[in-house]
Amino acid sequence: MPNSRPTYAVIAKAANVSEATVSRVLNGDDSVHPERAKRVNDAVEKLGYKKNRVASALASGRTNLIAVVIDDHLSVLGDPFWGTVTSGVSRVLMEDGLQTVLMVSPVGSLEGGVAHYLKSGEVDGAIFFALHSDILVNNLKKQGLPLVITGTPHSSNDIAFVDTDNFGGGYAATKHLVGQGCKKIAIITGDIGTTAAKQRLDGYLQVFRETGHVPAKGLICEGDYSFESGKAHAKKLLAAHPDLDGIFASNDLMAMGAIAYLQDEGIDVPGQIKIVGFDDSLIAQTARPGLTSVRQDVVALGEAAGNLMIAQLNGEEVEPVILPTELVVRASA
Amino acid sequence: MPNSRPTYAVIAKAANVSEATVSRVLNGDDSVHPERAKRVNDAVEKLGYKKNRVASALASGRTNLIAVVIDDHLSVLGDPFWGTVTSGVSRVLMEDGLQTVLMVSPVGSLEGGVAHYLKSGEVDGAIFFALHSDILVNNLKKQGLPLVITGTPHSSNDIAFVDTDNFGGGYAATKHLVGQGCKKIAIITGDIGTTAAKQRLDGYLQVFRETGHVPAKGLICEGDYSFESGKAHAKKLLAAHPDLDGIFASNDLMAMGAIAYLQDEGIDVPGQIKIVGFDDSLIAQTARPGLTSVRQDVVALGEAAGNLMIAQLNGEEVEPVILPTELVVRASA
DNA sequence: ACTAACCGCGAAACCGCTTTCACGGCTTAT
DNA sequence: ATAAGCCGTGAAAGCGGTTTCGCGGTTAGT
Repeated sequence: MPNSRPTYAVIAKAANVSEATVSRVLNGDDSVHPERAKRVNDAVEKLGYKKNRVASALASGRTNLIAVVIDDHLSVLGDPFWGTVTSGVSRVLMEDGLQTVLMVSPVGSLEGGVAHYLKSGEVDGAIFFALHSDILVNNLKKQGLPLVITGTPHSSNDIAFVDTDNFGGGYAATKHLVGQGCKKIAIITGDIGTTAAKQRLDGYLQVFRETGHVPAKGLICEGDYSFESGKAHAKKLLAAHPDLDGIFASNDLMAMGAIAYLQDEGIDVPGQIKIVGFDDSLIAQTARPGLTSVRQDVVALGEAAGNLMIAQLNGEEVEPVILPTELVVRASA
Repeated sequence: MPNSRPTYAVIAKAANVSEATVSRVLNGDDSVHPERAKRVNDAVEKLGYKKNRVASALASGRTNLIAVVIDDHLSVLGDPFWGTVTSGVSRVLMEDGLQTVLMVSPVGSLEGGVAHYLKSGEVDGAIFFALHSDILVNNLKKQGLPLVITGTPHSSNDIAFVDTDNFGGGYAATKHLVGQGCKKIAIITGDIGTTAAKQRLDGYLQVFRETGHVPAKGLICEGDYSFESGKAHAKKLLAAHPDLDGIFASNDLMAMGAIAYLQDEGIDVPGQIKIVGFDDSLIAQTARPGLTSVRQDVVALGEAAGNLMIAQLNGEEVEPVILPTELVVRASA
């Protein structure tokens, strides 16, 4: 068996020190005499030693594993958004010697595989995506597990989270439509069970609060982030408000659905109705007409989540991170 | 410290058996007397025992961790394709008590973090995505690490892999264009360094082999799977071949790029030029005109990869899995 | 000069589970 | 009846690190 890797015993012998000293050197304990430390490092180098993370984890109680938990009501990872966030997280963690353990699973209850896994101390921390309920999270928090939530949590607990400035994005999108001369602007929100959808809606409403106008009730409709729902709501809106001249959709897919319906009806976009989406996804960039959309920096979101986790592991106090958005103006509005 | 979990010692005492027996029961060794086994199970139940996977891993040498390695030249996970595959993999593995460790990193060399991690036995197996070179894989294979590749490997080694029937898909797409009356059909391939691109091209060529016609050299252009490259190649093609009437693009994004260019030039799709994409992605479904595309079952791909891994861990001999494609006809061709 | 605090370092316990080994009690073959 | 073979089981030796504890030797304080 030539692939049996060396252990502390071997290194210790080669460097003529004790295993304890090897451990100290390898863990950056500076109380070791430089000369002996060098002997250890040389031996490590020469023998190609690599620490066994499992043994290390058992002895120290630190696994160097961070869970990324995706509440998969349906294939969230298929959404490029979450995939990108995940890849950002993973990259940041890896730089710190941490590995990302992916858990794609319907979560929510306090029981079941995922919950159990997280509670049993086999990961050093957990990052939650697309959270539908805070209950598991709060429970874990109580157990002292470092946690980061991607997206704003529902309850105002003191859990670290990162999010896009959804309010600001919604505000900017709506303001832009107003600036383009739109007089009657509807919003197609996302699943209102998500805080992001609520915040974007709130941004939309803020514009009207400022001007004193209140949008007619029927101008606010709740979609579910799908293409079809964008289409359906556009139809409904147009039937009820023939003089509609602007739509802010809470994501690009719904915006595209709306455009699809309007084009089918022979209505000119942006001539008659202007449309703004959210995400600045590939679909917005490649659509014709190009879709004006609120860009969020998805990679940065993932990196922020990873960094927040690392900070917590280092015992630092952390603040929520809210990333700015940027309105990308294209042909649709 | 109320969250200190019980250990074998506690269970053993409660069930009045030895730790060895506890271990046997928990690992499904049927040589334990049913009555004692029941005592153990009862104790486990009552005390809410959950095995410490880390300790278990150290003692047994099995980590129950499977790496998913993504050769990230640029944010592959942002492609919904790989995200979906990953989620399929993860789900299948989880059902077998295996966790997915994500490693998003530029790979290739035999050195570096990822390679080292994989070689040091800290995962029980590895599944590779979007592989650019077989060299690391072959090396790992030699070390006896169970491996699965998603996509056809370049060298014809005997490593387990899963893939879509790219050849069949390319053939079907091209054949469809012929069936629609196209006389001059170009192909925009993907990055020809990928086997998938090669196979799709080969399917395209096969159609001509059968009819005896050979497509003009200039009709085959190598893209890079991006929207821009689709646009650029459409322009080039049209300049060189004004009588072009069909394009098969190796993915939907390039197909959309091509359509974008053609529409900008006032060329009717599908009236003057018909277009077929590959993937049947969201973008194909929501585009206008709807994009005819070759669908591959991405979730199934992930599940197949996961199952192949599990089979190998069980010591079974495995065969490559090739999943069928299906042509989804929409308005563009 | 004498005690006290300190410093670098090794011995050994320990993390929690797995697995080998051997033993007592039985059954089966001779 | 005796040797040989099985079976279910517990004791104990790991797996490969980490960490506590205490020792011998300095350095500092009075």
